[in-house]
Amino acid sequence: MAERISDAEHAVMEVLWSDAPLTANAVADALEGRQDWTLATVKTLLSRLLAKGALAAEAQGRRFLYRPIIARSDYVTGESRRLVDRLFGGKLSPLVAGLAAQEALTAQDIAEIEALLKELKK
Amino acid sequence: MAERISDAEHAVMEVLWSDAPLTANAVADALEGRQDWTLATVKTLLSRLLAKGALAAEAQGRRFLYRPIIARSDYVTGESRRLVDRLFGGKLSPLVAGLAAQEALTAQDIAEIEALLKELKK
DNA sequence: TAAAAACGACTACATTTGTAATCGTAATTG
DNA sequence: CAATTACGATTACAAATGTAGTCGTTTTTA
Repeated sequence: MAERISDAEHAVMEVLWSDAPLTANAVADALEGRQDWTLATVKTLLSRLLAKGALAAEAQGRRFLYRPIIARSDYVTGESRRLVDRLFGGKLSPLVAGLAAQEALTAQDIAEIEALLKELKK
Repeated sequence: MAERISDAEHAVMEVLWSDAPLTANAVADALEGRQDWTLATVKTLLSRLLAKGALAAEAQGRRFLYRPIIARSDYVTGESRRLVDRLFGGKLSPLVAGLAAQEALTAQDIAEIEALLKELKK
């Protein structure tokens, strides 16, 4: 398993992570605005996610209710690891340094991360 | 511009970021072991990167010397931003938290990041 | 100098991805 | 009940990607 989830598929997963189970129509509605996809497109993505084992579908009459099988935290952790491994030799500090250099860190971010690290140390 | 660089292409970029300019052959040699690609494959990737404007090639007699046009730091920053935006709503702390929860942070990582943050606070 | 090796350019081809349309059928509605 | 609508399944198709092979030349090398 561990089939890769594409960007478009990921948008669908986000909808279902925030609310599930949902019908294909409900997913399409939830995407309205963000992604300008036809219902057909959303259905294709749902099928592919189903085939990849990222979703489960339970029949409700003639239609399906889709729900995530993989947890968002697992996905997110996997993607994070992937990036950190690929670009920073597995070390997180250069990532923080890089984003910091780019001024992507607000004072609050810094405070939050510091608090987090303090927690971790004990 | 800002054409996306694929995974395979990225491996080629890494070689050139660590040593450039190089001929196609030298790049293939440098990849030996890590990626099991034929010379032909490496050449295809070099051409695509050239077409994407990620590399420049300067003729040296009948062959070319390839060198990166985009800086690794820019690439890395872009990819980091992309991930953080896509998965964490642009906030870095949840990424740190996620990797921490996964025990991907050593005591040294923590110390390093703390030092970094202290620096940032100026 | 003739054969072989080395190059870049071009071509190839299967898979994945983005983005849908169509088909067969079941449910709704007029 | 007949026409329309709503569904999932199947099919479509271009672009990107992974992975190479071939062609036309130019260098080497024997």
